[in-house]
Amino acid sequence: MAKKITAELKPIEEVLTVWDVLTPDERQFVKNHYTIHYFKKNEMIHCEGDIPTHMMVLAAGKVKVYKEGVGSRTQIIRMLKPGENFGYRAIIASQTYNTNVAAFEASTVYMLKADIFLSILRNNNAFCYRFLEEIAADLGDSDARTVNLTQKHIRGRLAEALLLLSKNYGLEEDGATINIYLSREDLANLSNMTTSNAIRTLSNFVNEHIIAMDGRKLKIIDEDRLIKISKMG
Amino acid sequence: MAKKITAELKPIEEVLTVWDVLTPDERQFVKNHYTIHYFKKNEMIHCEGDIPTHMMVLAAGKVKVYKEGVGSRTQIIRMLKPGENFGYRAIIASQTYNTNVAAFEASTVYMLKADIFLSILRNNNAFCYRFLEEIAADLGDSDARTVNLTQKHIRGRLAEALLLLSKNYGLEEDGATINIYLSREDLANLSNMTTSNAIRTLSNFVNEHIIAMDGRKLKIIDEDRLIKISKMG
DNA sequence: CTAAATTTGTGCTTTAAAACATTGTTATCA
DNA sequence: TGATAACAATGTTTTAAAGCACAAATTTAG
Repeated sequence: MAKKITAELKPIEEVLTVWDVLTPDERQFVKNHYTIHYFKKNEMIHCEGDIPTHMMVLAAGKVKVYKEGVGSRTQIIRMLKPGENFGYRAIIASQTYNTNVAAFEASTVYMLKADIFLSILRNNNAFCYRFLEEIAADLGDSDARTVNLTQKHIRGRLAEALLLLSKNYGLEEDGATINIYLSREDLANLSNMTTSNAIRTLSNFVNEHIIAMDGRKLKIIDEDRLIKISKMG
Repeated sequence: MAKKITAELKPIEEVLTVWDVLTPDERQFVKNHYTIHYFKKNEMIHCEGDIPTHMMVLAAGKVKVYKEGVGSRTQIIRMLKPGENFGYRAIIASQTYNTNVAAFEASTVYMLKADIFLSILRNNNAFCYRFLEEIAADLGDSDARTVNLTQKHIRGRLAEALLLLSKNYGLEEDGATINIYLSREDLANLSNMTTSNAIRTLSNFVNEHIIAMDGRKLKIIDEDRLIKISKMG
């Protein structure tokens, strides 16, 4: 299949969801200062512990936000799709990054230097409020996720992860295949389980006709069942 | 010992940490509209699913923020001390509350109607930014907590909870006793374990001379040990 | 195009933590 | 005051999930 060409890349005014609240001056300011960065598959975008330098927007591709825990076990915290902002939490909280971000697939990122980002945040109230809204929603998600990951059983966690993926990245033309291809390991890291258990549980789901698999291609056959499993474990 | 008297209650200008960024007009506005509410021990302040009506500030006492998960198992998400704001995330995210909040001990809460809170947020950039900072820090904590609760073993989780409590509520005059008295159940709900296991693990810590117990009174004897246990589980 | 490396799939074993059961202890209150 | 309930402590059993080992399949690299 043909690789996507650069020409398809959306310009910053279409990618940046907060563009509409910027003043004409600010728009020009952003346009003059943002930079474009390309990341290859599996390349790191930033590391836990690094000092944050840029507010970032995913322009194209898919990236994972994750933490390394005990014994370098990985927990995927969030997965981003184009148009989503990241890397700004640490800037605002005056902290170092508390997560790693890496590209799942070849990705393009627009970056805006921290001081420029901060100067707009401090001058444009609507801009600031938008980020407040965004992070307020993220905090709700994070707390919900904590409880899901700690209390649900393996099947429930995996079911939830599959639903989350399909909600976040959507389905392919067939209306069933989840529009992201993850390794079993990533799926495990998303659902807080070992790779073996992710594989095993996926197989069980296939046997129960809840999903269908073809390599990394995952099809949701019986969404209701999946929802039910994710609700009670 | 004598109960604290109402006269000791700090006025809103001392409790509200964002007071300094308010304009004289806004200060008057807040003073004219905030209300004071008293909650008894164990009384609910708000419930998961409720529509948020007020931004709240804990003026006195201690409260827990928690979620009911699978099979009504409880997970304490956060514990607040005087001066901390709560109940505003749902307002900003235009959602219902996604947590329950209840008083650990007799507590006093200052409340500001949502529309008033929002009108200040939308007009005072510094005010808005302060909340952005606050919630950015909370999100970092929440993600860190997710990993701790999912990856650490029982001893590590309990050690972490004890350290968190002592950091949050401080120590009594003896320089060792944690300045909050929790039931074993609350301690378990904070550390994602069953009550039995919280009790068992506390006993083990006592036997290993890491802590000392006298009923609900918990003394940290060997903080270094506790830190080490919390780090590796 | 083969060889090495990674990823996937399965069965078996071990273990951490939950579930259960029981008893002692401390508040609560009619 | 004794009755009742809530809380704390501990031992025993069960179970979910991790850990391990190894084979098969797929990718990647030389």
